[in-house]
Amino acid sequence: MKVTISDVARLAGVSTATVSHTINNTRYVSGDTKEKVYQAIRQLGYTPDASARSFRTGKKRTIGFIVPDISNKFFGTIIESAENVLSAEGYHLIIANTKENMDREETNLRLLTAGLVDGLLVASTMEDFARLDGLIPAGFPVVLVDRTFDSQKYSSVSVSNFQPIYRSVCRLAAQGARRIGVVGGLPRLSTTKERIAAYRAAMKDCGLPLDENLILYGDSMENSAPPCLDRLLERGCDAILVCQGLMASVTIAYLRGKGIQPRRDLELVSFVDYDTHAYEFYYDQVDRIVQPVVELGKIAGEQILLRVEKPDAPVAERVLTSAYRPWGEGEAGQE
Amino acid sequence: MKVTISDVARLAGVSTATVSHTINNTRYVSGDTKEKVYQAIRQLGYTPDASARSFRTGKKRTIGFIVPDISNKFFGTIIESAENVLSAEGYHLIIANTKENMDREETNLRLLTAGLVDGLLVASTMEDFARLDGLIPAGFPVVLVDRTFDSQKYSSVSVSNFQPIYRSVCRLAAQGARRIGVVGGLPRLSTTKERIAAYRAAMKDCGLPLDENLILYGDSMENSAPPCLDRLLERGCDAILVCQGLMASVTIAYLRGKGIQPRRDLELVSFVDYDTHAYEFYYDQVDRIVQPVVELGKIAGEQILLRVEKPDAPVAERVLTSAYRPWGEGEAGQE
DNA sequence: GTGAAAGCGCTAACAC
DNA sequence: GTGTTAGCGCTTTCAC
Repeated sequence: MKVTISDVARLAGVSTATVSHTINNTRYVSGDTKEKVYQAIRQLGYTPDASARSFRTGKKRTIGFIVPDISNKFFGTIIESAENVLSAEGYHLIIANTKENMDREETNLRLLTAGLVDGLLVASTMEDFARLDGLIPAGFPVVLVDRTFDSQKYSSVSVSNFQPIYRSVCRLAAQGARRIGVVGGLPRLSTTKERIAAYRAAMKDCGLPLDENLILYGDSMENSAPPCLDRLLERGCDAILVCQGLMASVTIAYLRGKGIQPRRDLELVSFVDYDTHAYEFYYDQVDRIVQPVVELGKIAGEQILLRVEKPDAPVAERVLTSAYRPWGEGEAGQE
Repeated sequence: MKVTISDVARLAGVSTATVSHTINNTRYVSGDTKEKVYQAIRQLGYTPDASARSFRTGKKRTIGFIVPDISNKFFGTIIESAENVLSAEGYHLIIANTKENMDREETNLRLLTAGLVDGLLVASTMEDFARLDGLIPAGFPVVLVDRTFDSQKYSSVSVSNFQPIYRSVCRLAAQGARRIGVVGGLPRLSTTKERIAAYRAAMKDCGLPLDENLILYGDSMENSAPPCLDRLLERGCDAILVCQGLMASVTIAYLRGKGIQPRRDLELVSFVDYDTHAYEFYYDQVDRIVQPVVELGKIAGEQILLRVEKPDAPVAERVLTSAYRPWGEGEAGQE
């Protein structure tokens, strides 16, 4: 039924060791013997069994990726980019979707670390680091992606949006905005915290009053922007900053639906998004903070491979920065 | 170092068989013994090794999904939905991204069928069925997703858009459109072929002249819509039908950037998209053909599980249908 | 109600 | 330059 390495060895008239070494280029085999082996392999249609192999060697050539939301293009792009570098090295990618649910993340961490993957990429939705950390076996290769924690225990790749958000708020203030509202994602995430902190700092530094009612949070998941926008409008904002990608993506359409146009009815709307083409056509209407998603995924892939192959390499914390694209600047002449 | 089943057996004072049976509920074990076993497991922090297990049993509890473009939300949502049903049954999902490249699909098919997964979900980018078929070992569980072939060899889940596209063209014609342009995805895909066929049939039946210059194809991948739209506008279209999701997604923004507004400058624009909230705010501007993506992924997951668990079950070809949402009808009162 | 032990397909000492 | 063989951790048959 199933063709095994012994079948090949028998037909080729050599030992299983020779077959194995031929396939894996793991010791010298004479051209003659090689030929016989390959011949037998072809004749029998032999394919080495991946699970026997990984059982034997302890290497799965598989990386797990725990994501909060696969259907979010932000993560879709990171996955794509990471998969690129992994597949180039012969690795596969297992996806687990937590839907921003900590219990689901816990289950997946348990499952994936139990001999299923060689290493783990985690865009965690956990509130505190201890819970995450407690679920990871000692020495297991992990790279935190996009969302980080204060501890420096694991390697991480993330994007800092502090400066662009700060600048954006300053620019809004300079243009006369007084009541700048802000919409963030899930409050527990490092990304959200940093963004809101940047907003607070800028408001303070620009001498604008800080009104807690103008700081609203969504769930980072579905398009929870509309209710937040409604409330900010009710509360008399003259400018709005939407600093979560998924929520930003419906904002223009939603405001349009209400007959509100950026830079006419509202001082300015500013976005944190990523390098998708979909918003490019709005470059003359909104400030955009463009996150380097592709780079994020690429580095995530590289880092986890590094940790898997050299577990003793020092922990690396990579922080990328977003591009700040105020409306009216750049891009116009391109296309 | 690593805790094995024998360590547990030894500590509990039983045989490995008993430990195994206790864990797997696979034969009667007395309450007393059970207790000792669980006690030992807890004490040692034992986790059964997944790869030893799958090597032994031949079951991996893993399904592969070959996708043309993970970063496309259409597939992201299908993946999410399939992953839901799979993880509920204790299965994992391995993702492979082909970027609409047939050679990459070939490589991935070889890799994944070599003992890595129990079954395969494939949204194929292959031109002809024979090439795909030749890469799949006899009896290997496969379900074709979204894109199908004439052969009935494998189970499949897809969406038919013939009727809604046909209706949409008729409606455009009835409203006075004469030169209706159409933008499709990759010409080799079953989905594209069906859509263009529906367009042709409707044009003919409505008595409109068929101008081959008004049928344009993109690459189903990135936002290749703008050049197609430009050409259709040059060629004097009074209505445009964009029938590929990714391409549809930039259309409104792109046209707006050019100062063109649906239903004012252009008779009508009609879309094939899916049930995302992002377009909902445009319901009063365009006809939409909404594909049941979540359902698609769900059925894909169910079908592959069925084939994996009952390989002899008859091949099933499920065809879902899209909802047709002409502008101005429905949805207005919701929200 | 439980144990002993064979063996899944492969890799990698070790031997010559 | 190649062969012999132990054994990875688990499940499962056969035995009692």
